[in-house]
Amino acid sequence: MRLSSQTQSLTRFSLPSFDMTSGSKSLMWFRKGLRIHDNPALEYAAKNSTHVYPVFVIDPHYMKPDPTAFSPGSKLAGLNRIRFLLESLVDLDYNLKKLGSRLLVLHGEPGNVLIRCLKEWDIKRLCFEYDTELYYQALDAKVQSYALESGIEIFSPVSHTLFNPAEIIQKNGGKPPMNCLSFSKIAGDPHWLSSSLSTTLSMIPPVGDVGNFEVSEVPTVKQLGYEDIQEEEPPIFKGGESEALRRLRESIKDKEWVAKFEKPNTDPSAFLKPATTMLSPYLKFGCLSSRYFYQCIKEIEKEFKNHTSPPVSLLGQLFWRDFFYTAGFGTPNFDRMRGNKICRQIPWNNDDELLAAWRDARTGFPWIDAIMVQLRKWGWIHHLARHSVACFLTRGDLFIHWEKGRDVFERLLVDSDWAINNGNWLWLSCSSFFYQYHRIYSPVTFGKKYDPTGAYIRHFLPVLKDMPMEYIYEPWTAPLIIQTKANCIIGKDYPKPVISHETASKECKGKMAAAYELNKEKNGMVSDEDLQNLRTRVEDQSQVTGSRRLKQKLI
DNA sequence: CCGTCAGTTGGACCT
DNA sequence: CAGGTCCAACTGACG
Repeated sequence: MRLSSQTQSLTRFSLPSFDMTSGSKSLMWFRKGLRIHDNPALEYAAKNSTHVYPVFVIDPHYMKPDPTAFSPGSKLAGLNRIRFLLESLVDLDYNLKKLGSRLLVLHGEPGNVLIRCLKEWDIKRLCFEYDTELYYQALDAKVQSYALESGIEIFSPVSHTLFNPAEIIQKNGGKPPMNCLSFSKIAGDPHWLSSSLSTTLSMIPPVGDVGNFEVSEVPTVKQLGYEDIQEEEPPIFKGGESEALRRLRESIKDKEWVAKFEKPNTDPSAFLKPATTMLSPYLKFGCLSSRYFYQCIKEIEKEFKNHTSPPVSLLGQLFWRDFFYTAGFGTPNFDRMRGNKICRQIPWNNDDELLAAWRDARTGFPWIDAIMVQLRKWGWIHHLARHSVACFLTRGDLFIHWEKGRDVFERLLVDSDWAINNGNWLWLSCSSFFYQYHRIYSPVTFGKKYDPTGAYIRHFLPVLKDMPMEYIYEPWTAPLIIQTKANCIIGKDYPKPVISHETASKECKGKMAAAYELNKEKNGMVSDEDLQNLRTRVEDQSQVTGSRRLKQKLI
């Protein structure tokens, strides 16, 4: 199958005519997009080249063990995700070998390594998937500038997302759409919808001479310097395209389930038979093409007259992904509060002990703690469980800066995705997109709504198995003997909640209302001094200034 | 007469 | 579910 010409027109660079006579070496640079199916960059590299060098560069900064981190892993990534990435690379190598090629694993700073490759291997054409993420924007600019001045052709198609974020922003008058509905209206149907995506490649030209480059196999976790960690249970995700496609087939087997899917009705506490597809880690690394996933769902929806639709349907989930990618691409300082125009400026607390309690699953709320236990164990939690713990941290009882919570997620989640993670933290901390700060999603509310039997909590904290319901949702009422038992088994202090919901709610309301005023006044851009003033003003409860409307209501 | 600005209103938004 | 916030569209005073 051929990709449509439209897909290829997505490249940001003009394509010089190709000289077949001199022999042509292409370099396929893998970063995300760790797959063979629907991989326009790889397909383009394979076309008319005499040799293709499929390269992945392992950045020690990302992969090297960091013993000072709060969980096993590197400075930037938890071990779960590192392992997932390595497995994905092994699978990619395997799939490339079936097509007569192989994966060349190199080590070092990716930009420098790439430029050395282009030079030493006399590469004429560089292919890689376009990436909207800040990190890759900077990295790619460096590599591209070398390639351009050396006359190397660059092919960099958008294939990680359904739509091209830049195009969406342009269609929307230069700004990313700020809600899901307007996003889908502007996006419309993806242009490749009716064309057939390339799902198979018959062969890839052989790898050329690698000279005196040190090319390695995909390293094991152990070779990277990680101790063999005794796992009670095997990791729940196995990385790689093969596993991704297997899971995709598995989860869309029940066609009615696909057609009737409604995200808000899925149960975050379902763990034996998960309530969602759990394909997010595969989409994150591009082991699974979101466009191929889209087409599969679309096919099934055709068979049902009244299937669900975005934003709650399964397709809707892919729209949310693109929505956040677009917002992240079009918003300067998207991953920070300061200097971020769409982010409400709030004088967050800076209590490292409270943050650590949340991060280490010892808040005293079993629902919250059970979720955090799972996050550390599996590296994955249900979307609604993410809501619970994010709302808890930023608004419920702790009121800690969303950037801190974001950092913990970014490290621990196998599917941690820069745009989606930051977008959701902005959302749930009421800093952007959504602003109903008064609606405190307390662990009590969430526990009751989503886990009426307490099964989820009991599964992850087995000590609670025989505990009466009220002790699960209100642990501070538990008799000392049960508390002690829980402490012994979990090995942590199981404290009383720090602040009652009522107090937290009031405090939250005061801060958010003050932040609203400040944001209006300063048009979203505030100085450190402004924040400091706001903080002192808010902390002095007697002088809390509510919003104008709030004041009017009081009068 | 018209353009500007400040203030009001009502509908849409909500993973 | 309900309701705080946002954003168009509107209103009206002013020069």
